Amino acid sequence: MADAPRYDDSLTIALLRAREAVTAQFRDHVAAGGMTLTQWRVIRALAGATELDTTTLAHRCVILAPSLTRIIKTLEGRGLIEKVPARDRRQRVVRLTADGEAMFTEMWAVSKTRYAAIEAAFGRAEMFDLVETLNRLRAVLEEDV
Amino acid sequence: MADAPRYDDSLTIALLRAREAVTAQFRDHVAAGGMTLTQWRVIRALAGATELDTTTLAHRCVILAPSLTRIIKTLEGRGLIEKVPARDRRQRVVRLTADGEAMFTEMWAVSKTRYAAIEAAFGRAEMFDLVETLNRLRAVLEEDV
DNA sequence: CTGATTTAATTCACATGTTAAGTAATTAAA
DNA sequence: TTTAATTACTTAACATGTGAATTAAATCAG
Repeated sequence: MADAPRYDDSLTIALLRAREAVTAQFRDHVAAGGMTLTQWRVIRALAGATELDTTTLAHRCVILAPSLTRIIKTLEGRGLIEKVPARDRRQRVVRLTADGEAMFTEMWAVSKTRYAAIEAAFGRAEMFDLVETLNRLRAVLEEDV
Repeated sequence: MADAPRYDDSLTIALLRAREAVTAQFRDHVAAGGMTLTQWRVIRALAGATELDTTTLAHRCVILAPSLTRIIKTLEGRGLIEKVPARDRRQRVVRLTADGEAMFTEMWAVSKTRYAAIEAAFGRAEMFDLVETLNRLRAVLEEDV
């Protein structure tokens, strides 16, 4: 206990707080669109691809399969995404509907400005470096340790 | 959409993935102790202080009040923490029981080695810098933007 | 001192995280 | 080709995240 790092300095807490601070920059306007941040990640991932299966989507959005099952149900119910028949019938493949595309376009305009504001406040190069460092940390941890 | 950064490069996703990778290093042994990572944060915060009220605890552990209410109930039920009478009777002040201290000591021994392994794999200086950078990002975002 | 305000927790309702178990479709093996 | 193993999801059960409403206690204004 004596050799515990100051709690506020721990990597896990720092990551948690930083993420909280960043997501806070987007939460309000995403909520204003009647969406959660998690749902928004799905919409955004689909906007960059014509269609995606659940496994790929789960990986890109960092959402576990059971959560994604529920989210897809919700978004489909709202008419923002739709199923696409897949060759492999075990898979669930989805894409944005026209409404979903419209929703993305509208929300992305705002998200972009928030993102730009963060870059401006923190520094473009610093932010780039941070993302690189985070990805390197992840790569290291997923390799060995 | 055309000017969206590659999804994998976004700061929010990088933070999410990095945190996932780091917590994965601790999840198993914390689960082996019959505890969740969130509950472990509470135990750990209490181990560094004689006693704490809910508000302070929530802030240090980055847990929202409703979640902490439930967690305190759970940990108290397991005999790991106990209530302490407070001057201000609106507050709920808690501390570790002897069992809680024992649990912390035992688990911390393992956590320490995991933490050391991460430091060794990623680099001590790099890790220190990363924590500093994350805290700076948070400070910037909480100030203006 | 009394009523209005503020503060600290709790409760509620719903979304998501997390693990384990279950189901249907595909692939591999005999 | 029929069975066994794998794969892709889904469902279930419980813990936590999240915002809004509620309750109780302390503080403040008059």
